[in-house]
Amino acid sequence: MPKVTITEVARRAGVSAMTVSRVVNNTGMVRPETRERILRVIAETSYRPNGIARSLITQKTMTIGLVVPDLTNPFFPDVVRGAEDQAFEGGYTLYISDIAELPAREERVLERFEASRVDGVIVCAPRLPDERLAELLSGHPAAVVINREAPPKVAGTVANDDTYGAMRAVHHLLQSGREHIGMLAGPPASRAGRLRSRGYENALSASGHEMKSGWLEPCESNEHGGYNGFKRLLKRHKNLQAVFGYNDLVALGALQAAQEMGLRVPEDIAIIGYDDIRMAALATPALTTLRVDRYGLGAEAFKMLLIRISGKQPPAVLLRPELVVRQSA
Amino acid sequence: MPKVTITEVARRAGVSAMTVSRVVNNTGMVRPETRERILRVIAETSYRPNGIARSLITQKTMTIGLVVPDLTNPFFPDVVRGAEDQAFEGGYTLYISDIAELPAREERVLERFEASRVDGVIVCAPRLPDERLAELLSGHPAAVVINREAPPKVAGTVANDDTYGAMRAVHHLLQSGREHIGMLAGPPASRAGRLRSRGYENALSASGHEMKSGWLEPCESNEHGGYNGFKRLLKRHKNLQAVFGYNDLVALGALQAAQEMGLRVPEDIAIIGYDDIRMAALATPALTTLRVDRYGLGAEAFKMLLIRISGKQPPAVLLRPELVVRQSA
DNA sequence: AACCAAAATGGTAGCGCTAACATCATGGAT
DNA sequence: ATCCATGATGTTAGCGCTACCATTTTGGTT
Repeated sequence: MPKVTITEVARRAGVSAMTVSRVVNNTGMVRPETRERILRVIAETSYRPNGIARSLITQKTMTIGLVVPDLTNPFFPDVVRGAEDQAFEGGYTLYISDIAELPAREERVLERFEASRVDGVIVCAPRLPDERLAELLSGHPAAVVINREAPPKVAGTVANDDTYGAMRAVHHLLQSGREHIGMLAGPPASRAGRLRSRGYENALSASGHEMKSGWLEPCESNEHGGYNGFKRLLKRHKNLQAVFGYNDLVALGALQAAQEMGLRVPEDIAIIGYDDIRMAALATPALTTLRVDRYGLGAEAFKMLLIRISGKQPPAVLLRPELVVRQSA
Repeated sequence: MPKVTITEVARRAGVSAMTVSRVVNNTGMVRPETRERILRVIAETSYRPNGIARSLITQKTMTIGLVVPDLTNPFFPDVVRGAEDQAFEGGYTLYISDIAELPAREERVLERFEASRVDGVIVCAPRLPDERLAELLSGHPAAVVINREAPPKVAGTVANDDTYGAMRAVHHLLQSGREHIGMLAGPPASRAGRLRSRGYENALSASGHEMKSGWLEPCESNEHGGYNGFKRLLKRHKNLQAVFGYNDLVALGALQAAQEMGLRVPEDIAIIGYDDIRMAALATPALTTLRVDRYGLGAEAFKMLLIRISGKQPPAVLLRPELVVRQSA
């Protein structure tokens, strides 16, 4: 059976479409008896207002597009959950798109969102180059990016405070008496890598340790990279007491290398990772690391989006990660 | 700046809106020069057809609603990916909703999808009671449920073949020479539990082992349940040689109990789980288990939905899980 | 040059709803 | 009885687009 329209409901209730509209949207005034009669007809016909038609005139769709690089990466479902909870509460529906790490798909998805006239978009860790990203975002009424910068006119930013996290890690190391601290800095091209390296340097210089070169070792962002990087670092500095890894995988690689070389962790070498992936807790010794507030990232991004939709431009939000102290440091 | 409309494009190109429409949708015939001129104007104005207005008249939104119980459960992102890949290819956009395991939210989401006039919905492992679910699904033009039955008029079904999987597990155990095989059957209310128990019974009776009572032990669906269930089972049957767990967590619990009691796995007791969660591969010994084709579940559900949208009612699809032989059996 | 099928374009209406205004009832104050 | 603020309802128009049909142009044929 075809869907019942507002006109049909109006006809059956013996009123005009406007009166039905007023009842459905709870706006304007309607005599209680009339309202009741209309509600009865609505129930009988199981009428559902056509959101499409409504959107056409109100110029609002109450939908938000959310782009995530990869839902099978356990980082992102938490972000989604944060956004989804906010959306649900605010009466918004989310178009979630998993682009499977493909920039081309990110592009297409953003275009489709535009055709769908979403009220705004949130892009999580965009994979597109700055320029193209800005271009695509500017087609939307409002936008927020997570863990990436964007021109303030085009999009707001919510990000993890990488610099703070790194400082926190290094402080912890210093407090436990280590002086000679190296960093496995990840790939030079990585934004997070740069920010975390900066935090590492800040923490050291703030506590009076002058930065000497050769303690910041670039590496691939996986276990292999950590494994090799650690060996290079140790070869260069026999007095190495602690290592801060670009991420948990790198730290785990370093851990493995240390153990193979007969070093005790944390007695001989302290190790700290970043991200708190599940494997971090499972390692032996369990990895001390920094936990990013993923849920908060999603929730804050959504809140900021609503503010931007209303025309304001709030400053960037930086969420501080939490140091999770386990056994490795 | 406000969005450019088709009328504005038409005006600038010196043609009627219809001609622009024909170019945009690639329908009907337009002289090459005219087409080019229009395309130029479209590019200049970065015109994006308003999908809302289009949907209102075509009565199609090219959107599909997808409901998942919990994206932070690693099972579901793979399902989503399967559906998303199909959707993307077919030009559809997905409304994905993570209901955080809340039936009330499932209800609300399904209603909102109806208001959005999605062309169809896929509900993954619905949390709603049969009757209410059927009611809500029947409001949609088409529907498919994953891992759950529904009236064929209301929704199609794509499911993992639990019975087959259980039979496969038990066969494997029998082939390796175990005769006295118990099952930790999970909660009695669980649909998967019942189907897997049936497969267990089928496999045993098919190979001439008569089913005696007391070998099918209900338990909670977590490690704790498996741990306690195993102890009860072993107390009752000293000759226990193998255990098939309702899911991996249960099997892992059993594994722990066995090891604590000094039993060697798999030498003294063979253990098989179900689901192949990440932890299964990480356990010592690594857990033999059944891997559900999660991606296939999502992909097949989407394909079936398209068929149902076209008015047909294809039979249910059962996807066979794969036995992943590791060390525990 | 007249003709005509096909190609190319335009006009009109309406999808289902609501913004904005117009109209009509109601009942207390005068 | 008259007035009018307020409450309650209806009318009109139009959001941006496309289905459907009407009209005009084009490039051969005769």
